[in-house]
Amino acid sequence: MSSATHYLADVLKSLSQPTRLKIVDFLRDGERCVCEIFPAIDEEQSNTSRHLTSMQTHGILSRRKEGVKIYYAVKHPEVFEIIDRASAIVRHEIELRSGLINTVKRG
Amino acid sequence: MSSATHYLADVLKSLSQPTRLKIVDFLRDGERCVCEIFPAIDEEQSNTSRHLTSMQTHGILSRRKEGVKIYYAVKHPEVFEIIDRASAIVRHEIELRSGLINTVKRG
DNA sequence: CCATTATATGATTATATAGTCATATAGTAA
DNA sequence: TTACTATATGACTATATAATCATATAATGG
Repeated sequence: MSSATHYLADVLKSLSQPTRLKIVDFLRDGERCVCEIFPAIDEEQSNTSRHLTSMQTHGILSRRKEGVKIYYAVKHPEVFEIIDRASAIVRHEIELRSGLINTVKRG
Repeated sequence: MSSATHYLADVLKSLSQPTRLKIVDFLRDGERCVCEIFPAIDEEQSNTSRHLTSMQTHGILSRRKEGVKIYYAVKHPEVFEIIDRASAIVRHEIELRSGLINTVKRG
């Protein structure tokens, strides 16, 4: 299998986990340090750090050191486009399924 | 954690695996039956069937029965937009990293 | 130097996932 | 009915992942 497909899968995998989605969503307004991120998303510091490190490794987040603090930011605007389009799919599916339920209810 | 975030993660997870990416890519031209899909992507019939079932369950693929054959198709155009944007991220990252290598090489 | 704060990581555990093989099911045709 | 083709699934294995706890590392202030 092509390694390009694997890289692509890795990028998408970075965005396909609830804790990581919460992080990315919290970073919509710009860069934040770890000490702001983990309380905001209500996850442990260590768990948050692991996800941040992993996303930075996969090229999703940038990382900037300032004194003792580490600031992370979403590196590519496409990240938000991807999440917005996936959200659209979720919305469409919810509509389709509720429509189906109503159809069944109406007999 | 909100269940919406979980649904979103599930949709993205459906697109974050090499075998599933190969399937979706093969379906760019429209619907195909399982018997066309698994030889095209060079995977076992049973493994292919599992991924197809899973993607259909998550609302990524539609499914149509015609006699003994089952035809699958990508259900939402956003799927391709997501993959194309993730591909753009991969391209940008490759450029950034090769640029970094060249900078280091040049000293 | 010492204490404090911010971040990362080793070790571990529980769970999820991908893939395989064998087999079941269902439609079709002879 | 029998044989054949297409698809799905049970049982299993190997691997990956997420989360937690404890601890290490690094920067800063006193």
